[in-house]
Amino acid sequence: MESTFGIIAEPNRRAILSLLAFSERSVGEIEHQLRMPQPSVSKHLRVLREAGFVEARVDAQRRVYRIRAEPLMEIDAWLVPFRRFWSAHVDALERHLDRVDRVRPGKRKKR
Amino acid sequence: MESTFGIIAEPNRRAILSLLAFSERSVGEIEHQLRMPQPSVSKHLRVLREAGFVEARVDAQRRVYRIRAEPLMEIDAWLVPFRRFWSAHVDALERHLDRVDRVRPGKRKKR
DNA sequence: AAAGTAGATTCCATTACAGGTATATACTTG
DNA sequence: CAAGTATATACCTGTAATGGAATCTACTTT
Repeated sequence: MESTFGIIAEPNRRAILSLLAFSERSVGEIEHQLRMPQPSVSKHLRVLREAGFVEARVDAQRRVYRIRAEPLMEIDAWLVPFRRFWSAHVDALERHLDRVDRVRPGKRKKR
Repeated sequence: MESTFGIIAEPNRRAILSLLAFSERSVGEIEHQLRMPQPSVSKHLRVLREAGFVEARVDAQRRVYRIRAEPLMEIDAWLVPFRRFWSAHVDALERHLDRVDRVRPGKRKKR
């Protein structure tokens, strides 16, 4: 059930990936930089590893994790058919990000 | 909670979006083309709408849904830092830098 | 106005998943 | 070998999200 897209639905996992995008890191480094409990880091890394987003290199007692491209490419590929909706006007993202940062104004979901 | 990324974790929702990438469609059209129960389609469309992925145009008793670009752009933007892992101009040097270019406070000694 | 059509909403049951805590494993150093 | 460090795993629990079925609302046609 955990598809490629399901994996990156989790904010802490995205944070880990974004951190690893800069450079590879050990579990402890991730733990400190993201300030999350070690078991949590290990569990997320396991999920990411089993889904192919990262791979680990063993260095004594530590494991150094790094990005693997393939699953991210899959997401990128899924996005392709949608690019035509914005390749024209790039600045709409800023407007969108502004909107979601505010507390959502009710879109008449309740009455 | 349901972030932009959480929304597209659901396979049926991705199917709906991919369908709408071709052209706008009514609920009934989505229902038949994807062969899913109508309440399910409506519920997913609601989630997509509230997250800004789609918007609806009213046409008598039917509602015609179409793609909105912004949330998809947000995903595309998140992917940017990872592109270097697979784009053509990534060469051996860049991969090498991934390993060594960290200048961190070294709190451990070398082996 | 009654019947028909399109879509939305509610309720319910199930399940999957993330967080927390405790513990286990593996390697290293004194 | 004992102690310490780094990471992984197991267990438990609460929550949130999904699917199904029934029902409701709105618009249209005759």
